[in-house]
Amino acid sequence: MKIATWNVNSIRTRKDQVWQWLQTNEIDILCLQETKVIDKDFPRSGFEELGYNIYIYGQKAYNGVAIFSKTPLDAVHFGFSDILNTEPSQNFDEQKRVLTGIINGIAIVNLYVPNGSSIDSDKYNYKLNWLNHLKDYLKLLLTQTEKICICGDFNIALEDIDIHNPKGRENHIMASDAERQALQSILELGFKDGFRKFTPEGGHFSWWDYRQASFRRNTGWRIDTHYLTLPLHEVASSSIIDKTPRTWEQPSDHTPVILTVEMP
DNA sequence: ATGGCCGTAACCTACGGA
Repeated sequence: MKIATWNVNSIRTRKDQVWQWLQTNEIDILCLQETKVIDKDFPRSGFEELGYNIYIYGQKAYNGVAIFSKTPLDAVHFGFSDILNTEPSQNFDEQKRVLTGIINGIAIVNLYVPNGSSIDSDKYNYKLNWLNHLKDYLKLLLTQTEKICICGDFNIALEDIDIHNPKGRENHIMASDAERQALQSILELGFKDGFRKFTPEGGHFSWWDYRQASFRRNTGWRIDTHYLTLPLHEVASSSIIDKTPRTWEQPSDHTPVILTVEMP
């Protein structure tokens, strides 16, 4: 089973590229982030013709997540509060960033983690609080299944080798200590990076800034990936970053990451 | 150098992104 994640930076602008990519890659489950569209305007039709069941959780202009699945999902949970009933300090579901699908006893958690803007901003604190809430959500999910794949745009480069140039990273959004610790604390629930099972060295990135010819110079960051509980990590057989869509005209600033797991 | 580039909303500019 191939599970892909792709921050498309607007599904309406990128729909032809996503369609083209799905034509040439046999993807069972595609998790999209930053769809940037309300549900009634989501461009479903071409993808349904490819045989996908479409699950969407969007809002106007910002954020938005979606899951395409060749096999219908057994259950879908929209946002944190759909299953996490504890009262959060703030309503984290105002921003549409979490969509979970259950298939064959596996929970696929599609995430668009807040960017955080800069480390001295209110958005940075929101990001840290959001990650803390995500940890509670995953703790609950772990009581329901031992097979969880969390994937998406984490907006955090966990290690220095995930950044083209880690100099000054302590004060940089996506690489500060508090963000890394918040994510590390989540991973300590029992998750391992699928991509790192096969590729231990640095220099592999999933996002390149639109400015400064970053893609041509390969000055990127690896912030999109899959984190797997051990029963899934053990059966993962490959993970690759497909840079091809980033070479196309008018691309997303992110490129897709594919994880393959061998199902019994 | 607090920007560059891109998408959205909505209106010729602001915002959010990373």
